[in-house]
Amino acid sequence: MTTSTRDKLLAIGLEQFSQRGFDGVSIASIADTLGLSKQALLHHFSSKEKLYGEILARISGEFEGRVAVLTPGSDTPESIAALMVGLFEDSQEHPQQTSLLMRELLDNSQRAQRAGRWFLRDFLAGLIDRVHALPLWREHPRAMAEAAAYQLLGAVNYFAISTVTLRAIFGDEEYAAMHAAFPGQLKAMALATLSAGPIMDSHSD
Amino acid sequence: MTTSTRDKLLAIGLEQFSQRGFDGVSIASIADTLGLSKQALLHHFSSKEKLYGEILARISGEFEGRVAVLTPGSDTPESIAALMVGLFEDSQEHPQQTSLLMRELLDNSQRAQRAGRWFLRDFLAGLIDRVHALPLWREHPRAMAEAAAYQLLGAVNYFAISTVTLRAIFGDEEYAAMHAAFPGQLKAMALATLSAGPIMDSHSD
DNA sequence: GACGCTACTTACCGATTGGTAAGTTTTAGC
DNA sequence: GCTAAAACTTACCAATCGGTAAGTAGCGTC
Repeated sequence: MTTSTRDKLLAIGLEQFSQRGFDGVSIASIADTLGLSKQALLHHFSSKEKLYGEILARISGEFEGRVAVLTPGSDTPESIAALMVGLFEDSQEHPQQTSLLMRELLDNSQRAQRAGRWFLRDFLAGLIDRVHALPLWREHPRAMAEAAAYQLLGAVNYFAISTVTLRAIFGDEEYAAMHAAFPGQLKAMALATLSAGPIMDSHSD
Repeated sequence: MTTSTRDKLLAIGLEQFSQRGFDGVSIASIADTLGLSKQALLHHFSSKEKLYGEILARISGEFEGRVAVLTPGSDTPESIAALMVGLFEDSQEHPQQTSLLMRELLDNSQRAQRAGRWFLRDFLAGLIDRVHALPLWREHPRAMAEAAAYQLLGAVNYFAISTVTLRAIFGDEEYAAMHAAFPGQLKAMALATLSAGPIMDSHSD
């Protein structure tokens, strides 16, 4: 039951970084939350960047671990739709991780690129492979599968980071109804999109 | 052709805030970019928050203005699909605005709530109204339309902020192909989802 | 040509930032 | 019960932060 100070620092760091971003959080604030001095944190992690990097590494590790489990070769619109619903539930269970990864996406020209860490790469490649392997999709350019997969991913992740805003706009009750409707709608959207196959329609210009 | 210093400060502020967030940018850095002193900025905007607030206000103003123009009462799956494609093109034309609004979504428990500014509210309400007014949708709970509309919105916005990451992962060429495929796929997804109607399927638990 | 207004500047401030240096307490091994 | 490493602390630092105060340069107005 006893969690090491190091792990506590990582947990609180995730909480605060996900809410306020890298620059919005001071290491003193993280240490303070545990009743420790700033230097106690620097004893465990030699710098703020190191702490942040380790939080990020853990997230991508967990994320890839969770995704890798999910039925790696079934390949039907239904199974991929179910996978998307699984990702949605995952994003609801780990909202802080979802937020932090979204921040990385926004900041990526800087930190992620410097670190050479593309946590999305393997996951994304795997997801797209599975979409592209579907009937109707495999004979079309991979870009079609990429676009469709990324759209579904966007639907999930955008909702996941909007909890506070949607609650504020709609109220708790309506938000709960929307949240309850979400997985069913997501499944339907994925199913409809994936079983219809890619569209060669170029937009008119 | 001559842009006022004030407008230049707003433009550069948008650029920098969208890339590094509110806390990641110092007012000195914005002023420096124009070859001005930090106090020159404070002469035009009495505080950092005021500058940021004005940037945000302009964005939401422009955003609402652009959206209001778009065919306010046609109400078919096709017209709403076209609207989504329009939003996509919009997000590509104004990537900085899209990024900044995404950051606001992540930070909202703090700044937006304090400012009482919910730029999404009216836009979202309008969009949902139009989805909910569609045949097959109107007799079902509004939450269904909310979920579907927000999913489509997520697909658009998530892609819009992923440019750098996707380019890095896939390379420029493959990204271009994905980008080209996006509006067609988006239209198909919107069309399939909206014309199928809401799904009452609750997820199994 | 004194006036006032706008657009700036230099000088300065206290607070906070991430990080270093040098101790001190706690824990574990033998 | 001595030792040594691990887990902290207090003290301190230079740099940067947002913001105030007090100018100054230019520019039109009467």
